[in-house]
Amino acid sequence: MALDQLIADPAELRVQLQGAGLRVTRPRLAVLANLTQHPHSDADTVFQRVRQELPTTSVQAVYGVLGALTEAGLLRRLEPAGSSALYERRTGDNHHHLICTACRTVYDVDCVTGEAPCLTPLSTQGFSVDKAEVTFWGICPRCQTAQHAAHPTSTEGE
Amino acid sequence: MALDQLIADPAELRVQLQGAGLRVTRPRLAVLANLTQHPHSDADTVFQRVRQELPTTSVQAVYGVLGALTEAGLLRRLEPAGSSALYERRTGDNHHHLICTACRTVYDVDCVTGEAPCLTPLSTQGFSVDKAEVTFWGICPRCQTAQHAAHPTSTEGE
DNA sequence: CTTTTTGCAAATGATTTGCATTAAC
DNA sequence: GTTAATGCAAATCATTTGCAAAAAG
Repeated sequence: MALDQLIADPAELRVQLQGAGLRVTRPRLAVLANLTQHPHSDADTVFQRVRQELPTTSVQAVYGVLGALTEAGLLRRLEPAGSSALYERRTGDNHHHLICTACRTVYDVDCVTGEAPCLTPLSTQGFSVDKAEVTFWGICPRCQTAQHAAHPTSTEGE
Repeated sequence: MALDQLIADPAELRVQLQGAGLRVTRPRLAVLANLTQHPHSDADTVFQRVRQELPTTSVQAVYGVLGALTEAGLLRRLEPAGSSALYERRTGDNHHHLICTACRTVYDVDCVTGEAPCLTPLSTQGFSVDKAEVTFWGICPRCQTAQHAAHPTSTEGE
């Protein structure tokens, strides 16, 4: 699932939207296609990019689209401490994140075991746990070499 | 360390502040004492409580105190998705959190193993990882029984 | 007496809301 | 033709910043 989702083919995106019971609109297609190429983008960055192909799109519309798609399960929203929310298309595969404290680049990390061990805390204290969020913070290779910490908006996966 | 920190004795708090190279002020003592009794409080809640014993304290002062103490390592700031930042006095023991999606209550969970396995993701991808944040989301016992969700603040779907 | 903190006001940034208009189905 | 989405403007919320006054060492 993690892989098929990453297809940016309009027809496929259309199917995904309809499958989620959502109407197919240009902004939604644009946002999905955009996040396929640039995962871990924040709302404003998505907006800046979407407006290039759809100049009439508003920021609020982008927020609306991101919210609707996240609620529908087509997007995953991550809210790393100290940043605005980021969105990605990989959902439902329990993967985690590795964020560079210097340049803020976000990398995906697969869960430590194939299963979802992260879902089971030591003591559940009577909770019914249904989701785990794991974020690793550190310094990425590039920032380790060059200590010129900047804030490039680039995002990389794997 | 996790335990000595939880002492609310003014003399002890004074020592901790001085040990961190910080001046001892009434607002700082009040904030520390407050978080001892009410861990996982947000800035405004701390402010509301502190103003009761120190009515002249401003919100900004509380933000300042929380920021300074966090930077000094006397407090830990957590920023759960969809909420404002929360603060607690337990620091440096790599414990994690279990948050009820219904009532937003935060519980502490000790790390799965005694060590800090959470600090080692599957592939480090060249990062030097120095911190891990693990948050479990679920429904607490009380909310499971009574389905009277106090704060229906759902953020993510899946 | 010097430096750090506080208090107050105003600013910022991310995100949401209300409502008329427009596009999907 | 209905209903759901969008565009636009204004509002909200958490948090930060600038500067003068007060408190700590």
